[in-house]
Amino acid sequence: MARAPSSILIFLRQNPRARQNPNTQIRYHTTETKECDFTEVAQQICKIIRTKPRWEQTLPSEYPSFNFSDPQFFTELLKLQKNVLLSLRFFFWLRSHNGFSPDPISCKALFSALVEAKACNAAKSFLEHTSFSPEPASLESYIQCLCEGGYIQDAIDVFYRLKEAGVCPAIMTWNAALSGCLKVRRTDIIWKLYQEMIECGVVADVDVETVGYLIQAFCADNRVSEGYELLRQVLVNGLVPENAAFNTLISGFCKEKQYTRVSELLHTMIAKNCVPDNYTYQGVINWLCKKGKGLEGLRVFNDLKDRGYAPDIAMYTTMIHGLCTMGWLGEARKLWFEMIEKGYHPNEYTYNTMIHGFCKIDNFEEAKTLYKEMCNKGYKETTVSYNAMMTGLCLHGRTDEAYRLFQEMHQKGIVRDLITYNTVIQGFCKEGKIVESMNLFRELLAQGLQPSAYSYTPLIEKLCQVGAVQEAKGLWNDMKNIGLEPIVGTHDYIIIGLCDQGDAAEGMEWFIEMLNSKLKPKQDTLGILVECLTQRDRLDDSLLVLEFMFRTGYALEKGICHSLVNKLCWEDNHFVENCLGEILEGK
DNA sequence: CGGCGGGGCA
Repeated sequence: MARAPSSILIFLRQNPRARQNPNTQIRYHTTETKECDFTEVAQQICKIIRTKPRWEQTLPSEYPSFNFSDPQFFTELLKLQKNVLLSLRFFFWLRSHNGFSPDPISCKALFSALVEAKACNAAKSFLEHTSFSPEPASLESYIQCLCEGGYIQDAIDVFYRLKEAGVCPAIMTWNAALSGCLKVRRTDIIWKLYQEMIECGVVADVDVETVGYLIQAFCADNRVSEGYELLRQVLVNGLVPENAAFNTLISGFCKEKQYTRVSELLHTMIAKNCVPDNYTYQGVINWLCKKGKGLEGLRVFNDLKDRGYAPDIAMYTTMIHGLCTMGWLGEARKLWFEMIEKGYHPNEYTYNTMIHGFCKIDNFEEAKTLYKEMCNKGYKETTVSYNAMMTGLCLHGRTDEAYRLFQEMHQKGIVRDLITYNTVIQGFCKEGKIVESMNLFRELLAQGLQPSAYSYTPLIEKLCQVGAVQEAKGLWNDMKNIGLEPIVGTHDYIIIGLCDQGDAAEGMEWFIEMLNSKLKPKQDTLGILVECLTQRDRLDDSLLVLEFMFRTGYALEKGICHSLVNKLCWEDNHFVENCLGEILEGK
């Protein structure tokens, strides 16, 4: 049996406070001069450092004969002392006293204990303040510990340390790192790590967990389809990722309005016996609501409740949002209170959803009350909360108020994003304030924001309406030049604008262009085009358009029909018969 | 592990 340092016993005897402890008293009486094992001494030290906050002063360096240098002693202490941070403190104290020089065994035991206790900072500081160099297996655990604590950069450093030592970590360690990166939204590091995985050949060990993280990383980077592709590949290979992968894809596709994919994913889940969880149900309800089947969403939601399942805050928020979209504010409000009753307090999402709901039905009183409540609860005003109010205001012809908020955002330093600009541009256009709209549009570009097709459309529409077709065409070209596809209906505005100016020839060109692009002009647009062509005596073209209209199932307004027939009769009776005959046959 | 909010032709 190893010899215990007798000095500790002297210390205990001389320290009255320590002696009040029954255990120490026993030691005092029975082991004063005898030998005792490390366990006993470690027990005593353990108790002291646990119960005496200022033990550093009562375990003074005046006892130079302390000899704790035997690795067994510290290892013993570590086993007994459940609070590893206290052990670390004792370790550092020991080191600065009595010539205690940390031995590798103690160091390893302490480091492992710190890592096991997920004490990232303590482990980091331990490595920094000692010359201890853990072996690869310890470093792998350390990586996992760092990742869980969110210290990704430190974890990556350790990865490179291992790499330099020629060690390729196990798949578990890689997975921990991938998971950690996801948590702090560092997908850039994920892809770098994945590259490393390929290089060191560990990809052969990739498991469902890895696949799940990679799929989530794709989704986080808005590369949902690539994530889906990966899922399909691993399914072929017989691997079924965990629900999280499916759920993330469902939510990603829901955002992209790829509802067919959502449906496919749900079918796959069923086929693979994946039991739906909170996230799946939330995704399903969201999917149903977003594709206009809010009623079905509500049924799923109510079924869940009937089955004794308690929806959580996100599910409530999704359902409230769905009901608001359907205009069922009363039902939405009922769920709001039900949710609160069940102990879920509205979060930022819930507030914004409900506020937006009230704005949409022109109930700004209620919206503003909720807005204030949200601020009072400590939720910050955000781009989203402002946008919600502003879209509501613009929707109800209160663009000036919206614009005041737009300026307020700037004063408060809240970022104005593309949606903010598009909303106000659209609002101004709707009220015919084209100059203001154009100014905002230029400001949008000046801010370095990438405009979307929806930034251009209201401007093009309004410019055409006020006869500024050339300017509209200029915007159209700008839009095409930066690779944006015009949204449905934009061609129509230009055709109508051209016809309004009597430019039937160019109107016809745009019509042909639409046909070539497989786009379908609106009925009214074509009516106007026919009328314009007729007035300009371009009867062949009129009939061409007319033929398209009949083929599409469109009707021609009586007045326009009359003037066309009149014109045709005036020109050449026989020709009319032929053409109309052909058109009717074609029908 | 994660999900929920603001826009968008008629």
